[in-house]
Amino acid sequence: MGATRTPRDRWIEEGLRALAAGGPDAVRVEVLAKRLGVTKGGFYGSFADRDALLEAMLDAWERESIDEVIDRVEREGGDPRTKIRRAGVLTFSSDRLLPIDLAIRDWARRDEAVAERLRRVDNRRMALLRQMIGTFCSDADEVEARSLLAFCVAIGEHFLAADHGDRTRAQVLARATDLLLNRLPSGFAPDPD
Amino acid sequence: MGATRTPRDRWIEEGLRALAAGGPDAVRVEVLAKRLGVTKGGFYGSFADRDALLEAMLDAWERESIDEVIDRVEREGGDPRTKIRRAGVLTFSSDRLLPIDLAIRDWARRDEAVAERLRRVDNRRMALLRQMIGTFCSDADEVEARSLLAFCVAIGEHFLAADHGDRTRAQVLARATDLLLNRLPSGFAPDPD
DNA sequence: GCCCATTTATACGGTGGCGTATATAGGGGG
DNA sequence: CCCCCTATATACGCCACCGTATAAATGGGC
Repeated sequence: MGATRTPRDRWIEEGLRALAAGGPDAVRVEVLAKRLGVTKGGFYGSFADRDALLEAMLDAWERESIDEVIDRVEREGGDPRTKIRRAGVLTFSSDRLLPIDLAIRDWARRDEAVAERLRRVDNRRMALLRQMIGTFCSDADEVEARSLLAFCVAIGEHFLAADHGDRTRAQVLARATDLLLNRLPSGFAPDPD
Repeated sequence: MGATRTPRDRWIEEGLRALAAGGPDAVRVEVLAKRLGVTKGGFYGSFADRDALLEAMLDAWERESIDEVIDRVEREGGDPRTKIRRAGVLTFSSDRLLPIDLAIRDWARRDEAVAERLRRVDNRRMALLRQMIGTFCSDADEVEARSLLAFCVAIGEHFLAADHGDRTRAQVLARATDLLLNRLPSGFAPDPD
């Protein structure tokens, strides 16, 4: 029997690349085929239709972005703040996962099924953040607030186009992270009350 | 001479609605025409092609989202923190502007010309944030960091799917804002969203 | 080296969208 | 009241894409 020259995974991988680069609308069967150097003939042997590919892409992303990152962070251990940073690095600095993540976030705003998956992933990540921040902050409300802030920065950063004068984005981010993870309520003028 | 039954503005308005709901790929001439109750016949009297419409939409958005909001905030005056919050409310709570803003942010990741426009808008907003936060925080680096945090939350919030257990998103946001802008006098209401 | 199942190429019909060309209609100026 | 000018309707050719049907090729098992 002829070996699968273009197995499911290749399509999924190329699909995720297209998703990252152009959003879900850019995931076109014939375009992926051309990039893989084949025609779409074999595609419908692995997938019922285009939607089945999109589902499979989301499955793959969900698995990769939850299990892989969280497992690895837990396994490598270290200081809580270090763990947060490492989790951030693993999911948001990877040239591979980051653009996919961002594309899926936008997609989720228009597709409830995608939003549901994103919720699962984000809840796992928030749990990690809570746990880490909880080790050096006692007020539960504040832990939640700081976790949200940290998460929003990790994501929002990439949706912001503003400049920072002389400073680089990285410098400002370093300072912001410092505020969130160390001494937020310091360095401001006291309130008149 | 026959009056323009469907002037440029109607197309732009409907285009922005489609952009907000489905991203730039959802801005289809024939779809807009159907929604306006006409055919695409008249479209090419007002626009050279679909791209011209997209440009005009971005022009309209840029004008509306910079001038209108900032002018209004400056004009109404008030406490610095109040100003920040009002600016946030005006740009990010409007059912009209918010979804357009989010769609454009995602679009900007793939289109340099769009990114350039977004940069102009975001820089104006960051300037406002800096100015406001600068009135109660002396360290320039920290002003920048807090401004970035505030901006990232305002945007990132809408790209996050995580839950917060018993708390509502609005509650957590209220606490986060409180951390960022120093403790506000008790009794301030959380953002309506 | 020859089957034969399975993968892939090719060809097709259908749909939806763009932009153009031409016909129609409908309101202001005379 | 009737032009005439302009906006719109209609019809067209074109292309990209989906999903199917069928033919070709390719590689494992014997």
